[in-house]
Amino acid sequence: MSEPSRPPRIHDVARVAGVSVATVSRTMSNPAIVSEATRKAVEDAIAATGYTLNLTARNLRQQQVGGVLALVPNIANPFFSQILAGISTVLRQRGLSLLVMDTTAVGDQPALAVLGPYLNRSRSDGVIVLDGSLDPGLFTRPGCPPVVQACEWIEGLDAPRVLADNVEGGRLAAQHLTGLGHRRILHVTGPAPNTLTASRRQGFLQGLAQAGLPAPGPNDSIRGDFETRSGLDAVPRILAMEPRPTAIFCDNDEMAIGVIHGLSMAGIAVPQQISVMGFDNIEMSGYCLPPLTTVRQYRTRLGRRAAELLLARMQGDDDRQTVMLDVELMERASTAPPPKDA
Amino acid sequence: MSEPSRPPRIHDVARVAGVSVATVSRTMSNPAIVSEATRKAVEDAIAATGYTLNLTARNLRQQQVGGVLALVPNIANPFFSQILAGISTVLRQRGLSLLVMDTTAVGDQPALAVLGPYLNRSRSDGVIVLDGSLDPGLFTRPGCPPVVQACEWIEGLDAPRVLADNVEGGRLAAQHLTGLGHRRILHVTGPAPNTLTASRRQGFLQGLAQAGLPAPGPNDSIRGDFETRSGLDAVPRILAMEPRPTAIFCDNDEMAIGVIHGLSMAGIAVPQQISVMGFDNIEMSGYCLPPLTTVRQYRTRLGRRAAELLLARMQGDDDRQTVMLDVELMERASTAPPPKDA
DNA sequence: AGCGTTGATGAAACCGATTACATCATCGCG
DNA sequence: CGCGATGATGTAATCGGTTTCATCAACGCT
Repeated sequence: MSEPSRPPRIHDVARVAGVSVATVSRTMSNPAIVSEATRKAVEDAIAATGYTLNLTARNLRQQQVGGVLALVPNIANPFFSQILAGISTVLRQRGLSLLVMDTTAVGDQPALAVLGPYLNRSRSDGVIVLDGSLDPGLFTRPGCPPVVQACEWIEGLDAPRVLADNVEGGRLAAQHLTGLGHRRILHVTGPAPNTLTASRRQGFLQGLAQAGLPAPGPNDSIRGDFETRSGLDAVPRILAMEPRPTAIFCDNDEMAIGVIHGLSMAGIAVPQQISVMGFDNIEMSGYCLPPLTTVRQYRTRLGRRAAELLLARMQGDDDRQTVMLDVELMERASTAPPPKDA
Repeated sequence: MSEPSRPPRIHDVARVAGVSVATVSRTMSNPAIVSEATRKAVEDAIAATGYTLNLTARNLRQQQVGGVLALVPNIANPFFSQILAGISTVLRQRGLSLLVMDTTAVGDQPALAVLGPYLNRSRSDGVIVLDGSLDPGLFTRPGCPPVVQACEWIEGLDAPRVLADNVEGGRLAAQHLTGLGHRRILHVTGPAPNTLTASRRQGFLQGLAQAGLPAPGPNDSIRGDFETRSGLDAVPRILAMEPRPTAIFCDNDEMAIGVIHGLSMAGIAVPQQISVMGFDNIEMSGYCLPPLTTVRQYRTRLGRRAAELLLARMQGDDDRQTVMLDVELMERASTAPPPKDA
């Protein structure tokens, strides 16, 4: 019994089963339309030959790819990888594969050159964009597959969006902290040209206004980059402030954890001397010390909704809606009323 | 100027440039072999028509896919997503795309049925397996692309492996804790049929033996599942032990953080009353309180090496080597000598 | 001048499936 | 019995590139 040098093709199955290739193809895609006897014969022949479909050939004929591309700023970041998990779940149910492209390392080359070839119907059947810093022009070129934006979004790109209600989240944070009695609240923000940063800021300012606090000046916020390190680095500047804030709202949990770490090293007790809260509710926020008060958003669900929306678009749905997902305040132990002498 | 309903094909470029399709194809793949004049004409025609290559067609003819599949137990886990980031870097340099398949949700269906169709030359040009719990038979079926194992590995699967030196890591942990004077050390392990768990355990026992400690009995370890929660859940059992251990070695950082959290809630001071250490050196381990002593492994590098090895295999290299990456002890503040009265 | 070599190009086969269309047998019905 | 409808199947076109092979001109060499 000699091992065949190449995998069997549909032609081989047809020969073994004594039918035409068309019949084999039909048996596989729609068993109902072939007779009982041929179906059996074909199935036996498939088993006997060990045949597996060549997807590339099918895709060429059917003008599709069978895969969806996710454009993510950084796969290594759990924030995004959790969204990917949600996307992955939905895609697999439909038999589609997930292609992941990390846009971080694109930086040193023009995005069009690197990303351009991927934004093509012969590369994927649809695209989920998780990176708000990309050029909208990339996605309006002819031949670009249907696009859905998730989490972050690109100004000026007319495509459906799925996002957490970041404005409401910022407002909840302000409401929580002012409700505890804080009046000097510092905002550690994300990077500047970022839609998440902007909406969380907007909601935060709204919340302060609702509590009757004056709009803070430019010195009442410090810019971070969503990394833990930038929270830590903000601490010396926080400690130098006069008067010192009694509460700190960070645009994500990582930075909040960095801030708490820095404050502890400096001997400041959280929340007794300074309250700190975050955003996102990453898993670690429940386990750090003190457990972090934060705004919860559902990232797996966000990924799922994005994938569902994309699937709809791929089937011709032309509705450019924005899906807004609820957020929720998670009250833990890193926030408390301000100290009496503040 | 009417918008063409379908994207231009190579035929259109050929017509505009006044050459044959073969010449256009040659110009794109190997500009050196066409004359200067035709090269110019073709390039102009490509620009004029806005042509982009249909990859599916090329792949069909060239019998390749242009993508590599990564099989990961859980994309959402930062441990794996960081390895993916390393893989992604290498792949992009070669113009290959990364396909990700999450094997967690496969659980409810037979792996062969779900995974089988993906382990096929028409789906990917190569596979990187990060899940040690899969059936080796999946990868020995005819038509399966070249395979490389990374991080975890499958017993009985004859494919190259890239892994951190987990045995040495376990040994370093034992050495560190015994060096501080601990003699009652509890091991919170990973799940049971897992190659990481086994090798860390092996190294840990080696280290204890080297320090002249008797081999611990079955009651000197608690089984976890690598999740933070399982570390937390271990705490009541730890506190019930008599005599109580003075140090705890956890098979990963997440569980160590869970343990520390639980101990703190119970009023036990780390490291003054009990020392705790982890494994992996996730980013958070440097920022939690107290900062975690752990064994560092380089996950991005691991991903890169795995991708490089796979690329070599895809080009016919038949060497089934095992690449072992160094680990390093990161001494931080969660470990200290045992209390005097212990 | 004659001839083999080289370089540039075109015609057509090919990759492996799907599917439009043709064919043929069977069946029901008037 | 004849005829259209129906069902099962085969033939061949098709998807959009790459690549083999053939062709032809230009060139160098004896």
